[in-house]
Amino acid sequence: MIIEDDQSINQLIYDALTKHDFICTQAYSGTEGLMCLSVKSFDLILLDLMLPGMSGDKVAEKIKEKEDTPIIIVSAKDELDEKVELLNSCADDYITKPFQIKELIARIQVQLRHKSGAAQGKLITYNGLSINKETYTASVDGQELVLTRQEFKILELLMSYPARVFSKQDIYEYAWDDFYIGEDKTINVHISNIRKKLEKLTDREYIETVWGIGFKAK
Amino acid sequence: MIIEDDQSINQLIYDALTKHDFICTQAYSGTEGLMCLSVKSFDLILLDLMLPGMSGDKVAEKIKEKEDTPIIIVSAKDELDEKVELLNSCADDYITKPFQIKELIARIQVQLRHKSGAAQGKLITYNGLSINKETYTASVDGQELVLTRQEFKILELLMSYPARVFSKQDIYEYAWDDFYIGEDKTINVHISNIRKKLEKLTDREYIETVWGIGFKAK
DNA sequence: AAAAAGTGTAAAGAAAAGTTAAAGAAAACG
DNA sequence: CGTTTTCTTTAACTTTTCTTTACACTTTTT
Repeated sequence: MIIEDDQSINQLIYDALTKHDFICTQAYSGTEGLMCLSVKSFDLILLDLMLPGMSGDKVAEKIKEKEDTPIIIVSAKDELDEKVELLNSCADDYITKPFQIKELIARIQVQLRHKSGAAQGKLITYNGLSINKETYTASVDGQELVLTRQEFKILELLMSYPARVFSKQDIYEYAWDDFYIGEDKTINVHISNIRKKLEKLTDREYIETVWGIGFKAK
Repeated sequence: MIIEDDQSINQLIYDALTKHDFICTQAYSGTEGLMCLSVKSFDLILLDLMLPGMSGDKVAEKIKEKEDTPIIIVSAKDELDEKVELLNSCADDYITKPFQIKELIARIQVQLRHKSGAAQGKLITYNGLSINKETYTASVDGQELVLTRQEFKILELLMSYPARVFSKQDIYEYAWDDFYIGEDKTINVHISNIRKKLEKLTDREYIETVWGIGFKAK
């Protein structure tokens, strides 16, 4: 999420990041940003310090009260003092205007890496694929991914520990909430169906087969 | 709700109105204002024309699409042309900066009187469908929606967290205040009846089935 | 290199879940 | 206490989802 009151700067950042496959939400004030945050989670927040209404530092504080989303402060050079103080409390990094998009993306990626693996709340996001346990919806790169209940549960399990391998038994017992009784192609079929649905929306492969063991998200 | 991007003006209006016992919400952009509106309803909206992001007239249009909340345009003198046009479509009144607080309050009270019956607080509104927990009445696009108690409670639950999926168990335990004992078509029948009633008043679908999981408001 | 074990997927049939009208039961009303 | 309204149950039907099957394919083991 980009929180920046200057419309043209906001749009500039939005365009640049979108071009690099980030999915962004634009907010034009601190309170708007906080409201967005109450509706859904974000992987990272870019926060301008000079905002109408609630000031940037107050916003950062509020955000961190709620959830530990990485915050990168975007500020003008002359706000340095305030910045330093913020870094010691709420913010995770800062960048001064004007900046190179390259640098911004690098800093974003550092923060995202930090945060990965920390499955939080009702929203699991991994590699552009996100799953919302509250609304039972899923999406890839912003496009809606329609899943049936079993498909959803399987993907939910795999995504909650990416790279970890789950046996068919693990999967069965999680998604069916029942004992697993040996050989059964059911899971293979569901995996296949999930892959087919994902294929239509992205080139990236999300489910990997681990021969003789099971499956994992990647 | 005060929609005004200039912080000091927003605060000025806020302070003045608060002092006169109005309860105000501050928004600093059109999109923020619209977001507030999707969460709750307001008795009246003060709308600045010059806004970052979405322009004031566009905002007014969007508001009126949703519900008939009185809008008073707050603008600079030189935006007169646009203002006149707005008055013919979306806005209910206008006032030019700089203005006397006295005048503003007078205009507000005119609009509120127009709109009187302003039941506040226990009102949930979402997408033109509103539910009043105090009077146990509901309406769609201004038309009355007559509901029985169970229907009301079900809709109330779904509407209080739009997009969130509620299982039959959730619904049963909320609306019946009792334990849910497995398979039961009762809820389906009520959902069906609610839909049938809504159908008569609107084309829009408000209750969505999430196969195998439950239902949600959309 | 052949055999065995494991996986992928289309298609068909089975099962589960949902919708709705209508009738009977229960509750509320006057 | 009868009438009216609301709620629940039933049942026929529709839709969606799940499982099975069959066969092709891949990897591992012998």
